[in-house]
Amino acid sequence: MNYWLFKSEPDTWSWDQQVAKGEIGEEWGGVRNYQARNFMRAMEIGDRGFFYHSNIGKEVVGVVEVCAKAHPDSTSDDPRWECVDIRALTKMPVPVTLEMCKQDHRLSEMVLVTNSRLSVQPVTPEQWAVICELGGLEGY
DNA sequence: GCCAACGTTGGC
DNA sequence: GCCAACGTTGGC
Repeated sequence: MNYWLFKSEPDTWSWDQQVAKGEIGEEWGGVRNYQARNFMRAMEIGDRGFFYHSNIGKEVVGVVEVCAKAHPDSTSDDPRWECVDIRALTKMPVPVTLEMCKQDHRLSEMVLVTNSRLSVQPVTPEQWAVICELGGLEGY
């Protein structure tokens, strides 16, 4: 299983909206960046991801699961753009802020810290474990 | 609201 | 294929 991080401005699409979609989930449409798209193409059903609120909050607020492999993005007419579907699994008992990530030396290589602009990014198993620990989350 | 970092576009 | 111009993202 691989780990990822999905960024969204809560003004546009928030964790609460994601949770409201339930087990069906929702397509992660609207991504217009090749790097981010390529990561989505690499995703498998069952892969886990962090749901991160950019701009407002600037924190990891929950854990999601990939529930549909990459398919054409319904928000675009251009077949170049594809996206996966994700569904909410659980919220973080303690939101993990960007500040906390920056202060933890174990996360110094994390893409969230090194490239703040990439909206879909890979997370290593080690980084995954650290953030779960910081967020008080067990079993994910 | 500002601006640095980054990605994309398009003229040459 | 280079690179200047432009647009967007997102932290501060």
